[in-house]
This record gives sequence, structure tokens and C-alpha cells, in this order.
Amino acid sequence: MTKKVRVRFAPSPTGGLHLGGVRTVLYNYLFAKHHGGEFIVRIEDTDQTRFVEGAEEYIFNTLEWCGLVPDESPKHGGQFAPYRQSERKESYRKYAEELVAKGLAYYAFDTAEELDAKRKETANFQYSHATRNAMNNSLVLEADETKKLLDANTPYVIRVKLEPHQEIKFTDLIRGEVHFDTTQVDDKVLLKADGMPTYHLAVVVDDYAMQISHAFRGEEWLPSAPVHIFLWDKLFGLENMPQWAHLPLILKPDGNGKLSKRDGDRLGFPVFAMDWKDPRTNEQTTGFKERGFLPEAFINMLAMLGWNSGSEQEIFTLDELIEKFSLERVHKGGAKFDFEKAKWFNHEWIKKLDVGSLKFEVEKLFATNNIIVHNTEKLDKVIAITKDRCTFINDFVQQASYFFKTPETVDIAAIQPKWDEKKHTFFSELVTVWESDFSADAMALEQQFKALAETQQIKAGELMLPLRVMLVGGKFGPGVFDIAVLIGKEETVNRIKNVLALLS
RNA sequence: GGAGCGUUGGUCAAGGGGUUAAGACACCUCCCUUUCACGGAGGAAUCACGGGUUCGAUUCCCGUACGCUCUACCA
Repeated sequence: MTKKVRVRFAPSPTGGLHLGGVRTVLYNYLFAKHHGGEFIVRIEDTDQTRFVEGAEEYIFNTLEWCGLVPDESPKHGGQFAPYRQSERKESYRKYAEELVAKGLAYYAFDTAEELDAKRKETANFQYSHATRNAMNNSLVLEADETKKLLDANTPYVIRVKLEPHQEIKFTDLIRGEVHFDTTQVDDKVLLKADGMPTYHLAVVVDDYAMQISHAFRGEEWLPSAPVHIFLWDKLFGLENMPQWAHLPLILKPDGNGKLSKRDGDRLGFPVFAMDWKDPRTNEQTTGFKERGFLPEAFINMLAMLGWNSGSEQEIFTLDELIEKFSLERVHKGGAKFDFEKAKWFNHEWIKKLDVGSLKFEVEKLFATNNIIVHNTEKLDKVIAITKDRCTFINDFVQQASYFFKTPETVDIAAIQPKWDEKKHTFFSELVTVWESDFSADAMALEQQFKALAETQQIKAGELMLPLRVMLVGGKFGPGVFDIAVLIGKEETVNRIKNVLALLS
């Protein structure tokens, strides 16, 4: 019988959630939902020195924006609560002690200074089978000496004791069988001097306690996997261990290496999912959301960075991703992040979504940009004819604001060089014509326009750009006559008059 | 230094013993559009290198190179 699928995303609340983190959540979520399982969020806050105010809340806000709702978490509750490791502190110690009792771990009294000195003295120093006998721990101390130190509340940590020349192997769902020789693995700290577990102990204990069936994490964890396997073996039995999958890394676009927030700042694109303000430095970092990304596009783009369905389809809804996702099709190698492609996904999604789905976001955007919309039916039409030319939600400001207010600046330079008296006369006449007879039909307006051009013996083509600039303010936007219809007679006429005045 | 992992066009990538080595992004050319986009057509790779195995290797095996990750009482 196979276990019920239960996966977990286990972030540390230390700052904004970056691309790689969100993708890890996504793959967890997709896998869980594909298999009808549960998606758990566990907060790994065992390092009190790195705790950052607001970071946990930020994580949940990000998940909500992305539409990746946990089944269990400190926020959503669940039968395995608490879901914050700091609140589970008491549960870890006994396992560490159990290992000590079995001779598989030991107390170490070395101070930070002593360890530093050791590292300086010997290059590539590792606390391991090769060196532990020269250190200050319960392996070299007499039993009563150890007891004395313990009784005197001497600070200590508990370290795993790995015997050399043992092979540890496991099957990674993405990479296949992975082997390690314990000779190369160091005696990792399991329990810190403050009584908190390190990641190594905490993942194992909590994954067991929370009945996690599959554990996915970034590739950077692969080298410490043998410690986790060892712990599982000795504490809970390999048969209960979750299946592992180590995800490929997301790399910086230029050069090599893991993508970092710094790269985004340097290259001009977001790395965090949403805006993040570091409470310690007050440094503000822009996120994909605020940059104008749709969550659908963000998720879609992330899913394709390291995975593909095997077909030519690239645009997927969350439901489609859930249906198609499989670990077998996740790449082994890291992927360089390409912001151009990310933009393409967003553009595709804006085109794909109907007006109703876009409207709320556009309204919010307009509100913050002081664009007043009186007529929501008009807004619908405006969104419909402009959305194809918006890559970001924020582009609607530039692409659509002139429908609701007179352009503040007009690109006079675009028409001035070829401007002459004849054109001036034409537009003056046009104003007169439209003032008396302005149709709500773009075709009709165009016909009037062309007829007038003909009687004045000017090529209509030479007049199109000036008209556009008069109405729009610049050289962009949908068909001019469609625009004229939407802004209406009064605005159309006034804008022409205004620019005419500017030109003379 | 050590260990682990990885390597198909600039980027994401399909494919996987015999193929004209898909597709997308970006880029360039052209068409459409009297704006800007959308859309359409076209353009680039002998699959890191060297050895095997094989009638045949980009695909399998072994090396090498290169890259990345880890090597904290951080995760």
C-alpha cells in the first residue's frame, strides 16, 4: 500500500520569497494536487538570529497571490500543528538524546572560538571521524567528566557520529540513484547550544511527525542528504522515509551561478514574487506582482523553468499544470532565468484573459494613477481594444489612460515637421463637420474624414498620424476612429482644437 | 582542496542508436497595418571534448574539460 501523498514547503522566514522558492512551492503543490494529496507549509524558524519580522506573513501573502493555498500551515491550521519549528522545540531534543544513547551521536563542548582556531590552523578542517578525537567532546572525555560538564550547564551541541567507509545511497526521483561515502561526510550539529535543532535534525523529525511522503527541495541540499538518510535509518526506519527529489537551480541570466536578488537589481528585473521591504534596512525590493505580472503568468512561467509537458504547449492554467505535471519531466540541469521570456508569458496571459478577468486589476491600477472611470461599460471596451498591446498590467496606464482624460503631453514634434496651412484648414473644417454630425460608428467617421480630405485634395494618409497624435498624444494605440468613437464627440473635437491652437 | 550534481542553437527546451535534430523567447528579413502592437512567412545547432561498444552514436559506457552546489551551532 502506498502512503497518502503529503508534501511540504519549508521556508525560513528571513526575507522576500524569490523565484526559486516559489518554484519549489509550485512543484510541491502541483505534485500534491496531481496525486490528490496534501500540501503543507512548515515554517523553519530555528535560527533565531535570522528571524525577520513580517517575513512569514509575506510568504503567505505570496502563496495567496499565486493561488497556491496550503492545506495545512501555521496560518491554516491542521492536525499536525504546530507548524512552526520554534514552537516544536521540545520535540527534537529527545531524538538527539536517543542517538547519543545509541552511540550514534555525541556531546561536543568546543566553543565557537576553538572551532574557528581549528579551521584557521588546518585547511579544509572538518569535524568528522578524522578529527573528532582531537576535539573536546563526550567521545574523548571520561563519562564522569562529561556528566560534570553537563551538570555544570556547560554549553554544548549534539553532533551525529558517522563511521567512515560506509556507503549511503538513495533514489532521487529526478536524478536516480545517488551514492555517498560517509568518509567524506562531517559530523553535523544536530542540536544547537540554545536547544534548537539544526535543519538536519528538524527536517527529519518533522517530516516523520507530519507524515510527509515526498520531500522536494533545491539541489543545494544534495550534499547533506546522506546525513538525513542516516538519521531516517536510525530514528524512524528507511521504509518510512519520504521519497526525495532535488530540484535544479534557477541560474542568473548572464554568467553562471544561482540567481540572487542582486542579479535582479543589477539587470533590472524582479527576483522576489512581491514587493518586499526589509524592516532592518528599510530597503525596498520590487516584486513580479507590482511590476505588473499576472499570477497566472508568473506561475506558468515558473512551471516551465525546469519542466515541460513534452508537448508544444507552453501556456497552461493552474488546473492544466496540475493535470500534466510529473517529476519525470523535471530537468536535472539548472536553468538560466530569462526575463524576456517571462515578459512573453505575461503578454500571452493578458491577451488570453477576457475583459472581466482583467478589469479588477485595471481598475486598481487606474485608481492609484488618478484615472477616473465614470463609465464601466466604456472601460470594458477600452480594455478589449488595448489589451493586446500590454505586456504588463501597468502598461494599461500608458495604453488606455487617454480614453479617460485628455493627454497631458502631446507629441507635437511628430507632426510639426510636415505640418502646413492646408492641414490646418483641413482639421478646422473637420471640427466643424464633426461638431454638427458625429457618428458613434468608426466606419462612418472614417468616411467623413476621407471625404473631406478628398474635397480638400490632401492624401488621407498624411492626416492619419496628426489625428492620432491629437487624440492620443503619441504614436500608439488602436485604430484612430475607434478611439474617437470611444472618447466621444466633445472630447474628440476639443482635443483637435487644443492641438490646433498649439500648432499655430 | 574534497564530495555530489550537471553539460542539445544567445536563452528555455523536444528528441534519444539510423531524424531534413521539434517548438518557444530574443535577434534579423519580409508581408499585413497610412501609428504602436497582434498576426503571418522566412533565417541559425553536426547535440562540450577524447576514447570505446556498434554496421551505425547527439543518443549507451569510460575518461577529460568546463560549470554549479555544498563543505557554519544558516537554511
